[in-house]
Parts: sequence; structure tokens; C-alpha cells
Amino acid sequence: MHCKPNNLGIIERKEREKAEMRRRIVDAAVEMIVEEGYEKVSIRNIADKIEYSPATIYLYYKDKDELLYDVQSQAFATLAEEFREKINAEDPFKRLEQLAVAYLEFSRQHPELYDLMFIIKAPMNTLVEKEKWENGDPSYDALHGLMQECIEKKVVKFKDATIATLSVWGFAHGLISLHLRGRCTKVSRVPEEDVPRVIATAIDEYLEMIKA
Amino acid sequence: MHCKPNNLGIIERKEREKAEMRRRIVDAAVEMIVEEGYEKVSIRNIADKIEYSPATIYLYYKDKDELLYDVQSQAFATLAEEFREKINAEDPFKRLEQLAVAYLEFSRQHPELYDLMFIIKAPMNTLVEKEKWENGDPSYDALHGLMQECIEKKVVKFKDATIATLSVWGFAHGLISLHLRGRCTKVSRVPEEDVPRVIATAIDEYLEMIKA
DNA sequence: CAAATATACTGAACAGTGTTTATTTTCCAA
DNA sequence: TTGGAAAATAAACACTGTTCAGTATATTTG
Repeated sequence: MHCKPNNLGIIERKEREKAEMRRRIVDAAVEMIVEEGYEKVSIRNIADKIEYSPATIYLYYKDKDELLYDVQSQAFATLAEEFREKINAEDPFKRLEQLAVAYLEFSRQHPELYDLMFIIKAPMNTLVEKEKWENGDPSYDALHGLMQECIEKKVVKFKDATIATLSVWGFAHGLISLHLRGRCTKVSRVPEEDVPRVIATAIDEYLEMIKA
Repeated sequence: MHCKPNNLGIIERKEREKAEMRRRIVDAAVEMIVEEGYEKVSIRNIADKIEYSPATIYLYYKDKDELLYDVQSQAFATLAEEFREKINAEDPFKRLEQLAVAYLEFSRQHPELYDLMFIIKAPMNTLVEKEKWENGDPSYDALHGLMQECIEKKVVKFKDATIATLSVWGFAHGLISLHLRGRCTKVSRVPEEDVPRVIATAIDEYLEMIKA
């Protein structure tokens, strides 16, 4: 039979401890993904790192995908921080340029996190039992709001904010992910070491092109 | 000691049989990837399908990545075929539009192959001991040549063919891969069923935008 | 405080993966 | 027919995610 503890302080502490444990697990996973790469992140390795048995992790996450969803959430938090720091112009178009630079820089500084956020399938499997992608939504909404403002002030050529948002995001993501997954490498006429600069230039040119 | 067979017909047959075996392996893998998805493709499953032991596959491929590289090659062959069928206009810009439509359609009809060609890491690991990505190069070159022609005839705004190529490819790939990896789904203001149409529209608008 | 119970944790196993090695089977040449 | 090379494999290794029976630790109740 279910027996609730009388003392409410204890049940609160239990919840706090549960949250702390989840945090320990996610922190360990983030650290591993950043320092050793996504492929090294296994349930057993995480368990070793936090000094628990692998089975224990399944008391806090129903599967690895759900754990990775929380890691992704953490990654989006650091991206949001970057955005807050680096997007501060008055002019909406200038803010769009700042956003593009910050996004590109983030992908360079945290390629493995970028992968988890925008490429790897696993964390999105948990979305089937959610109605929204809470992790990505704030960033998407930020860009959407910015594009809407750009459209209203007629500083871009777009008419529809959704198409504008997906276009800008897609353009940057396309180049970044092709590079990240090695598709720009060893292709004719693109010297390996030039790729990053070409990507930056392409994004610059694109932003010039959509300018009204 | 090494003993070459005197009869040259036999050594030829051996090579033919070796090639046939590699073809059987790749065909089985392609079939599995198309019918059951990339995740179902394992050495053991392939071995079962062609009725050989798993270890036998390692007599023809040094590892799974090398095998997947050949599967990728097969996928690029079918894409090239699509291109040959659907790109036939005189006007280079019209050809560019035809290419974009064919590329987008391919990604819809063969999402798992698209994944292997442009997103999945594995097959690219074999590139470390190659000097060129022979699989992707012809398609890349086709687009590069087309962009160069468009620039020469001044039907696009681009100045540099490499940046033009990466921009067009990146734009399409960005939208397609975000969609394929579930990043457009369950994001604010983008109704699930509208995504494909929005992507097509965005590509159309982009092509209009780069038109000189 | 002691007994009963609920919670937290883990060892061991299951089913799967890519890959290697020693062994056996098949094939060809002398 | 026999010696030896070539081809195929069974079995193992080291991993993976995940589950479950059993143990240890708290907490509540008599």
C-alpha cells in the first residue's frame, strides 16, 4: 500500500535529492560530450563518472533518449546565454546579423553540442509524448519574433515570418551541418582550410541578399 | 609461399566473383536501408540476408564504414540518374530550378538514402585514406559547373562559383535535414503538415532572390 | 526502541552491436 | 590423389541499452 510520509519536509527533500541526482547525471553527460565527444557518452560511462550503478540511471530517466533531451536542454541554455550577451543592437537587421554570428560561433566552439541540438535523432524521440519541443522553442521564437519585426519595419525582403525564420535558420544550419558531417571536405575546388571562411562569407552574402 | 594460378582465366573469374560478392553485400544493405531503415542495417542482418556468416563480410570490407561508403556510392548513382532525367532545360537558371526540385524530391522519396549521403558520419570515415570524396564529387561538380555558367551568363547575383554552390546546396540541405531530423516538428507556429510545403516555398523564394 | 514497510540501489543477465582469430571447409595445381 | 592456398565460419571479445530479482538503506508504524 502507498504510504505518504507525514512530514512534508521530507518529501520536499526527496524531490530535491531526485532533482540533484538528475542534475549530476546530466552534468556528467554534458562534461563527457564536451570533453570526449558524443560517441563516448554511454550509460555505463556516465554511471562510472558519478559513481553509481548503470541501473540507477534508469530510476531517474526512462531511457537514454530522455537523458539526452535534458542534455540538449542544457545546451540550449548556453546558446540562449550567448544570444543574450551578443544580441544587443537597436536596429533589428543588425540584431539579425549579431544572431547569425553568435549561432555560427556557437557551432564552432561547441560542435558536439550543436550536433545534439540540431542533428542527432535520439533526443527528439522523447517528443512523441510531448506537445512541444520546449528545448528549441525559445530560440526558434526569438528568431521568429526578430524576423517579424524585420518584416514589419520593411528591412528584409520576406513577406511571411515563418518562411523567413526557416530560411535564415536553414541557410546557416545547412552550411554548418554539411561542414560538421564532413561533406565539404575533399570535394573538388574547396580547399579544406578555407571552408570556415567560405561559410562565414556565404552567410554574410545571404544576409545582404535578404536586406530590403 | 604465394602461388599464382597459371590459368589467367581463373584469376579473372576470382576477381569477378569478388566483385559479385561485394555487389551482393551492397545490394542487401541498400535493400535493408530502403525497406527497414538505416538502423536495421547491421553486419549480422546483412550476413543473414545473403546467407553468409558475419565474418565473411570482413573478407570483402575492412569495416562497416567502408561498406556504407559503397552503399552511399549506390545512392549517389540513383541521384545522378534523377538529375539526368529531370535536368534538361536550355536556360541555366531553369536548370538550376529543375535541380532544386529533383534534389528536394529525392530527399522525400529516399529519406534514408539522403541521410546516408549527407548526414550520417560513418561513410565519411573512410575518406581519411582517400584524397577525394568520389561519391559526392560528381554531383558537387555538376552544381558547381551550373553555378559557374549562371554567373558567366549573369543570371544570378553571385560572383564566386564556390560560394554560390555551397549557398544553394546549403540552403536546400539545411531545410531538408532540419525536417528529416525532426527539428521543424513541434516548434511554435509551424503546423506539422505544412512543413513540406513551407520548405518548397522557401526554396522557390530563395531561387527568386538569387536571380539577377 | 523494534518490527514492518517503503524507497534506493545494484549485480547479473538479456539481446543486440562491430570486429578478430583460430579452425574448418572448399577449391585448385602439381 | 595429395599438398597447399583460398574462402568461409564458429566462437569469442568488448562493447552497447535495458530489465529484473534481490539487497541495502531509510522511514513509518505498532
